[in-house]
Amino acid sequence: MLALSFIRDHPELVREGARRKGETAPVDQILALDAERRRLVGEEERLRSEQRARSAEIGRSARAGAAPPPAVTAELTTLRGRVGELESRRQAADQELDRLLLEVPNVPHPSVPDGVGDADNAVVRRGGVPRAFDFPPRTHYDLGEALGIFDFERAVKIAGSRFALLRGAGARLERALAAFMLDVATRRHGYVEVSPPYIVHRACMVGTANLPKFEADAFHVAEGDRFLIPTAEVPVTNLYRDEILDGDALPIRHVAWTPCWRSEAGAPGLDTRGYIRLHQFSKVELVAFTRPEASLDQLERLVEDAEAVLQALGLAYRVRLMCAGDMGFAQWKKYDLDVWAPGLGRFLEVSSCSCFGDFQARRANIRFRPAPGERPQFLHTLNGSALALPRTLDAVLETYQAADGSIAVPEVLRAYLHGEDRIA
RNA sequence: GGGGAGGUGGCUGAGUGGCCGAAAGCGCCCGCCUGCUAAGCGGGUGACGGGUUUCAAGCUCGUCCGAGGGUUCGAAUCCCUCCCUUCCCGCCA
Repeated sequence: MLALSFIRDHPELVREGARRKGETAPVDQILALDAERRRLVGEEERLRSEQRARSAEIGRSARAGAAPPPAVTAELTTLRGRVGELESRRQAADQELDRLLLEVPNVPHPSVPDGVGDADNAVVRRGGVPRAFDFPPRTHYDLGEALGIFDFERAVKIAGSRFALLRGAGARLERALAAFMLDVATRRHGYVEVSPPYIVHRACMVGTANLPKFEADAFHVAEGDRFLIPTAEVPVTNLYRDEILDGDALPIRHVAWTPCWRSEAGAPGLDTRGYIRLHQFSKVELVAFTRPEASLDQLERLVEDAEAVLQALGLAYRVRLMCAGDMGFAQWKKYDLDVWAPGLGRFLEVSSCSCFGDFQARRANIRFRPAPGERPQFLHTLNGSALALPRTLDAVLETYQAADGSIAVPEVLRAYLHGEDRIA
């Protein structure tokens, strides 16, 4: 969320930021409620101060052996009632203010271009060269079903639509991809691997801003009011919730390979064919915690770290800077990485790398102490996929297919497959 | 699942109704001392919010001792509910 003081001091920036994202922010309501709250706080505290002082007076005379005069205690009882009444009004205002603050979207960074949708996103660079085929390339689902490495029908029998099942070499290939991605992140780029819980408290979902606005996108576990994670971003960002970290410890960079669950409530009819958009998929996720002044540089680095995987796999891709209108609620600045899928003949989004500024840190209360003795302040959070497994697998299948429908295993994955170099 | 113990500041930990935002120690900061480092000596050091202030500092008021409620003129302290940690027993991959 944004700081109340920021909204108070720059209401126009907040309105403008929301407008650029195509959203609305209840700025006027917040300002009015804030004024009301401060009035109540002042009055409450004045009475409370009086109450404390006079009670202390009784305490002092009690130590001297005097009984409290009934008239005074009666008066203080009345005072307690008035304080209580003001307190509950103030609490109601606090609660409503918190609720409204959670609904204010992050303001896009000035370097984020204007725009309303996909067409306005700017391609900042391309990597790799799309492979030239001397035969019509097939889709991953055609290839995969023929090879017996996808079993969509049985997955639907087990769990319903938008679930998939990998078999044999398909399951092994995905595991090899994940292991390779984890090694790139940990050994080459220095991320610390974590294996977090896949079910989290509501507070974690609020911390990363998946709630309260987007509850319909999540799978809710009734037991204990918890949620299946939609991305490792949620448990990993919340690792340091309610903590004050040592400034010397920053940046902290983690990587996690986890399953992700999404209801895909807003996408009926989209990508229903193939191994593209599922209720459950796995993803290798990078998460970083930085000092405020370092976060935008860290974002560039995060993107490069994700690109490194695509480069090593020999896949063609592009990097796009998302326009304001295509950004999420919580993001300050965001890049997408899209891999070229020659069978489908289109790009597939395999990574989304975002910097949140202190938006998540404020919600999750993650702070750091810049130097010993200094006041704690909110740090900046970032995350990005490196990469989503299903679509990366799709791109590998489609890119490395042979005319006979077999798949060449990319060089870098062979060590993870005990030398297997072809899926046939 | 059954029974016991416990949750206090960055950390350890004292505190059973007012003199407690909280002893002591550690850590950290400033100064002194020392050829440097360490040791030693002295002082300081929680978070959040309101007011004051051009900003900051400062001053001032309030809240916070796991969370929420209650009793009381007054609660870290007494009562209730919940959450969590830990130990023993049971069950279990």
